[in-house]
Amino acid sequence: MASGSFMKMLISKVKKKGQKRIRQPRFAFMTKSEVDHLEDGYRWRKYGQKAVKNSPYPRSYYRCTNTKCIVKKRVERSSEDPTIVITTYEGQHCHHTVGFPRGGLISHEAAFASHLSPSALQFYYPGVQLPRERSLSINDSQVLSGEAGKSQLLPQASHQHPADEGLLGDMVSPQYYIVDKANSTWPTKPKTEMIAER
DNA sequence: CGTATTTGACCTGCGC
DNA sequence: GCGCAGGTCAAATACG
Repeated sequence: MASGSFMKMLISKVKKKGQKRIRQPRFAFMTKSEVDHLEDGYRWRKYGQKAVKNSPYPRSYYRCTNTKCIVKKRVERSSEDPTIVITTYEGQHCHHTVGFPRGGLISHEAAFASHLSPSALQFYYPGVQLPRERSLSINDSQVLSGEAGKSQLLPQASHQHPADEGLLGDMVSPQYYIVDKANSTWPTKPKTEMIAER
């Protein structure tokens, strides 16, 4: 009988009942990389993939494998430049990285999260220790602030002010970064761009 | 055998 | 109210 989907619907409705959608703070990184799945010290489980309207490339949805951790991550390839991968983190890790490598071989995402705001690193990557040279290699002047950096790198970022992001903006405003990851190592000339999201 | 990925169906929010 | 697009679920499948 066709009760399978019906039960699914019921369960889903019950689950959602009375729940308010809490929007998590988000960080989006534009990373120049050949591979979609970038190592960032955490283990991710893929839970979905969807084709998106403005891009011929599918968007992948990942979730942290740690059951206590509700962090989600979206990975999509730029339609403009297929070598650019847009990674969007949502939520905060409540645990340390899995097998965090000594010597500071950590992800570019975490590194950028650190330099964009000192508190942001603690916020998003509680267990991460940044190699000093790397965080220092990027000048604050290259990090565009929310008001100054209203860039038009992404079409959807040019309109729609974050009116309803007040709650988030209180903690961390959504941001985009571009990481120029040339030869699987850090760029000698870090190119950092932030664009307002939504 | 346990864990991760794939994939289609389903749900929700939003714009028209 | 309807349709579209984005996001999530979960069974099936693949892989180590």
